[in-house]
Amino acid sequence: MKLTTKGRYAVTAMLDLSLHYGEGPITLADIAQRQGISLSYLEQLFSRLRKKSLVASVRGPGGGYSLGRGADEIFVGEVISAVDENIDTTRCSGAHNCQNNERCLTHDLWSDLSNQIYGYLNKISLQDLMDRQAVREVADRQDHPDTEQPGLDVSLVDGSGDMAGA
Amino acid sequence: MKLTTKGRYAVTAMLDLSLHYGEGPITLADIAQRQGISLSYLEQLFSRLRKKSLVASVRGPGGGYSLGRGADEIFVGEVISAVDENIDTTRCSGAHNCQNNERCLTHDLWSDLSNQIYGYLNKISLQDLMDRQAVREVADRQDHPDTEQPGLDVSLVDGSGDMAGA
DNA sequence: ACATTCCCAAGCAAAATAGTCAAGATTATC
DNA sequence: GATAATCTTGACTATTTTGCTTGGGAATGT
Repeated sequence: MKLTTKGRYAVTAMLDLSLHYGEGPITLADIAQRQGISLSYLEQLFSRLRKKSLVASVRGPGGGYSLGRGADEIFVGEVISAVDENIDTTRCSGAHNCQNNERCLTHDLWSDLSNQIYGYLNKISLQDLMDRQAVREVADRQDHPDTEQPGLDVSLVDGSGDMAGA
Repeated sequence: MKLTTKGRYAVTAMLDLSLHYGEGPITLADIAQRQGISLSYLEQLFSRLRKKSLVASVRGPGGGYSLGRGADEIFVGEVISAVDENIDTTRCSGAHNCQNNERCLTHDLWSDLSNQIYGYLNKISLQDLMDRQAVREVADRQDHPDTEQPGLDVSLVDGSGDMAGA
């Protein structure tokens, strides 16, 4: 299974896009600066996101990217799938030829796990993330990098850990 | 997050150990042959498993490894944690300095996800895996590599997909 | 003694990851 | 229509991780 920086960056960038919805197209340069991601690397990621229609692009000056659909219709699992080829944990990637062309001992375990993770991530939309207070506070900080905000040093971790809660 | 062959091998080997419980210590050479894993690689994995007391070892002829506790007391999550250093999905590994010493936009998302995966895998014991019919059938095949078993080509996938079900 | 097993550390090739670089296409604006 | 901003694409590179090998040891039953 793959859940690496690539997927993290993609979700982060998509969330940035959501948070600045309504300001017209957002340039990758803006996202790169706000989120601390290499511009060229973002380009590669957005190339894949575009192919899956998760973002729409406008070229030329004043151009940039915007969400391909509403933030409540784009789910984290989709974004990760778009950039990480597969979220599958099995070695055989779903086939059952893991060992000498036969099913390996733990094939089903990884298969089930993949389904669990995928199900979990596909319940969380970008809108859900935006609604989190912690996200809003970080976004505020990123939009106003000059002003110090010393009073916000509380624990921002939600800690609810509820599966269905997203 | 890391869920690679290393973790898969470890769980597979531990399951092999469980399945042959009662036959005295199991040598790594046996496991290597049955599961198609490099012996030297297994040695490395078992070194870590041993440090976490997940297995016990006996040296010398007739020696080998056995489970450190009952198969119903060893959980898949533990095994993976023992060999993959961390199952954490956050970049900062739990600290909140992901971006310029501050919390990144999606920190909590990955933190929550880690908890979900960990919670899921820590509910599944080696005994649970052994109770699965599909596992038994594969184990049978591995124990009797000579005899052909053509009648077992049914779909072995459990498909229940229930989170609490393990 | 000796073969069998666990134990350990170093090293290494291939793959994947994270990122760079260079060139081009499109389009708003002056 | 020149220019600059922006997306678009492909190739290339450095670094890290993975999966594995090598080569030694240490313990212990026979």
